[in-house]
Amino acid sequence: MVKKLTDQEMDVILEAGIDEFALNGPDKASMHTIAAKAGVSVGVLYNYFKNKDDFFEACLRRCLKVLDSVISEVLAGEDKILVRAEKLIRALQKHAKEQSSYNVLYHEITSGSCHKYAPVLAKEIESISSQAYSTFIRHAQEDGDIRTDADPRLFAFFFDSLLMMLQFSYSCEYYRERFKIYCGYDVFEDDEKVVSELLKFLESAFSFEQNQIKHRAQQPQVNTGGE
Amino acid sequence: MVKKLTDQEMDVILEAGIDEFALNGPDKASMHTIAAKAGVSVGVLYNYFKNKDDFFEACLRRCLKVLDSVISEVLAGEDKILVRAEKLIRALQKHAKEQSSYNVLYHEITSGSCHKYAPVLAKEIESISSQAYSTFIRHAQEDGDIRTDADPRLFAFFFDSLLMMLQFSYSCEYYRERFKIYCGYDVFEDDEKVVSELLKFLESAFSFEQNQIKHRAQQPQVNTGGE
Amino acid sequence: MVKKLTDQEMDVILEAGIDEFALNGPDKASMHTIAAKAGVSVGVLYNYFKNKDDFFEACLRRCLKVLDSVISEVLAGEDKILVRAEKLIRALQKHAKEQSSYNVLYHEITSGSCHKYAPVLAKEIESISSQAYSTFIRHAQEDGDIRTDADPRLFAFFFDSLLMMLQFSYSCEYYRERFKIYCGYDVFEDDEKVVSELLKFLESAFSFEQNQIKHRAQQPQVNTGGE
Amino acid sequence: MVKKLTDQEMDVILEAGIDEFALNGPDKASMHTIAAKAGVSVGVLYNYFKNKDDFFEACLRRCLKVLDSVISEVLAGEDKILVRAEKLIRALQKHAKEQSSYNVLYHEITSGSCHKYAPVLAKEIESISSQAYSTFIRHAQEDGDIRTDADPRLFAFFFDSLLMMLQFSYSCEYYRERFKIYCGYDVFEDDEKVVSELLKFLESAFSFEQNQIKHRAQQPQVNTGGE
DNA sequence: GATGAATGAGCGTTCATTCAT
DNA sequence: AATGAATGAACGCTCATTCAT
Repeated sequence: MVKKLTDQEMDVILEAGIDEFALNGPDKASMHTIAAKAGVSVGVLYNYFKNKDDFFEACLRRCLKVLDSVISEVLAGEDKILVRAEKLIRALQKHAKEQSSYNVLYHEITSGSCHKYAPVLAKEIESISSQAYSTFIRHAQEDGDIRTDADPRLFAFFFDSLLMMLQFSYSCEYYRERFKIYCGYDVFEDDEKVVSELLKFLESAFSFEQNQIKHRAQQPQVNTGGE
Repeated sequence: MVKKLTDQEMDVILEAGIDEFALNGPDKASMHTIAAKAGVSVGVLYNYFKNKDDFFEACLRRCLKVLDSVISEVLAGEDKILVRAEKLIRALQKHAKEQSSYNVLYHEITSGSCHKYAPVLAKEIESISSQAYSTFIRHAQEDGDIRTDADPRLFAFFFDSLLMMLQFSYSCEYYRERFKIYCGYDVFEDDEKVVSELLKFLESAFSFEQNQIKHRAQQPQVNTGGE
Repeated sequence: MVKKLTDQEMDVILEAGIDEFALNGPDKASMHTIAAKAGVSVGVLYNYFKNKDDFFEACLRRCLKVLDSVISEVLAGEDKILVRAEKLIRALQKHAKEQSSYNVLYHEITSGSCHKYAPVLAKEIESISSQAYSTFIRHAQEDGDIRTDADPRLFAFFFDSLLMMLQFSYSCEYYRERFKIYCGYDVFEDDEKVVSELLKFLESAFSFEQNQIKHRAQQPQVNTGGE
Repeated sequence: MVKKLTDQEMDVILEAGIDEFALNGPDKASMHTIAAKAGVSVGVLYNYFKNKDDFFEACLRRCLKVLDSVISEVLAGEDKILVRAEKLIRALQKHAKEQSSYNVLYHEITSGSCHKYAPVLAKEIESISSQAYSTFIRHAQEDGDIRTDADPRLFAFFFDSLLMMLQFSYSCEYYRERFKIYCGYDVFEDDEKVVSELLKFLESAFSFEQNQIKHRAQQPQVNTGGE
């Protein structure tokens, strides 16, 4: 596997792959079509990639790198947890609109037909965000910003789950329909509402429970009992 | 299309289909393999189903019927919202363990390769739960059990999103890995922890915000439904 | 191969076969369709016929028997050769219109795909007419009705060739088109013209050549010089 | 559809197709068998032809082009009608012997199983000869070479019918058997006899009827001579 | 004897992969 | 190194034939 193609040419090829894989799925996608889209011969694909699977993986990695950079950028700052959440949501909205194929491909690897890659890719993809989320949740707990009785890792998991589903709602046909059925309007129609409601949901989920508040406030006299 | 196969034999065929479709995805799954798994000849498949697509749809519907009954059973009762949530979580845990293929197939249709069915299936599948969830959230609001400043439909959407992701974590390889990465242990290892943490997350998300509480506390006599 | 079906029932089956074989050709014709058309189960076909080929042969024989009877009837009389020719032409016209499937099937066996049957069927089918035609040509020669310098067998062959092509023009799509192209109108449009022109052609073909006439008439005084 | 195969290699493929289609008919003929006969893989067939039908058509056209050139060559000259007839007969004899498959395929399209092509092909194939024959018959009439009371188009039709049947007798199994039955010997055995008898038949069929002769003789002053 | 569901060989066709140019 | 025509395994699907009922 020698390298003669410029990075630019390789970009064209990978983009063509991402496009075709997102459009038709990894199985129905055709190497000929991809080559044609990229303006190269099939031979080139096989000079640079062992086979279709290998090429698919390369396309995948490219998507993930981009997705990763989107998240990393947001997490770089030193914001409070809810600001972070808002930034993440807005970043995913933007990215999902501009490059939905990347998200479609991301979703593709979660499907059973990719069980070959599942473990290895999961590790590569999810490690960064999982660590980041757990960490900033723990920090927020330490800073007294959010409830302290939560398992940071599981809460990070829930947090990411909500973001993923939102992401898919913006880029995958099925999830977009699902959103419409649940909410009555297209997810693209009212970005702000999505942002505000999700933040409301998260803020509350992360906030001190009333009995915790009691504790904290050291005001045992006020009975704020849940029901 | 005549019926000679007993229901039992047809079950075997559909299960073989579900298994194979879950394992390889709708495209790579082979009708020959399915027939072999079911212990019948390919011809039988084509005596009872128009073509591969038609058969896939039949497998799908079987899965969805089961999933639906799982949810419907839980929703039949008159429980409070968090009891319902707990029952749902436990039901999905149980079902996901016993019949993971069903969930895998459900996940399959969310992938791009099924975009043929996406809109129609989404409607069929998600309508029931979306309506049920929205409705019991609204009722809970009216009963003063949960916050009143939430959009019931979006909150239903978030609620379902969390359940779906959990479901997939129990049944789809990728999501299971993801859970492990986020939480540090296999999702099957500690069902109770999952239940309790998710309930904690949900309870809090649904509960009155502190400022709402304050508000409420100042006007205990006022019925705070709807704001 | 036992016989339980009444002749009538068998007739229905054979007619269904003839219809389907004529419509789709022996290869594309389906045993199931034939059974359905005949209102019986496929099993019946295989109780009475070894296989598709065997059944096709039976259909064929039925057609040929009918075609044969049409010709035999005409040849039964003691007419002069041209009267016979006219009667034959008219009989074929009538038959071709009424039961074109029979002719289509007859044509089918002349095609290469039936080379299995060719020799045996040719003998069965063509023997009768060939002998009949040769014989009445020879008799006509002996009676001084037609030229004596013709080989009766070859002339019988030419005679039959013209009739066959006419027959096919009435019943086979391709030949019907061909007729239209040659003559400018549909063969069904002007039966009389066809009859009269073919008779003109035949009469002349069979008639004494001019030099024969000279010879026979021994009337050298008449100037018959062609050129 | 690019061209990498040399004309020679393509010839081999088409010949293999013609051979197989002639042997088994368009339906039973197998693309795999054809590929094997041609010494190429099935894939090649599908690189150069859309599908089986398309390939069959290509084989057909090849046959027709050759047949056409055989006839065109003969008709190019300025011969008298009977000389033309003789040349045609001899050309068809020669061609039928050398490339019988071509004729078999020609015959194939006349059969019902090709009714898809029938009208379009009929036009393509028969137009040329039909016009040529009609025209030279009309010219022969104007030149006083043949009878003037004949419809040139119908007579052209009869003329072609006789040639076609002869052609098929040389190349199609069934018709060859039929010839044997009618004439008592194989058509290949005595080409000369076939030529002379058919010419005798045609000459006479085209010649002035006796009553026309009489007529003509009574009006010697009228210049009816061609030359 | 009649049935028609089950069978499975074999079809037309596709497309990932190879390799001579 | 790039090409893209050739390859052929493997697919979805059909249908003549069988045989348990």
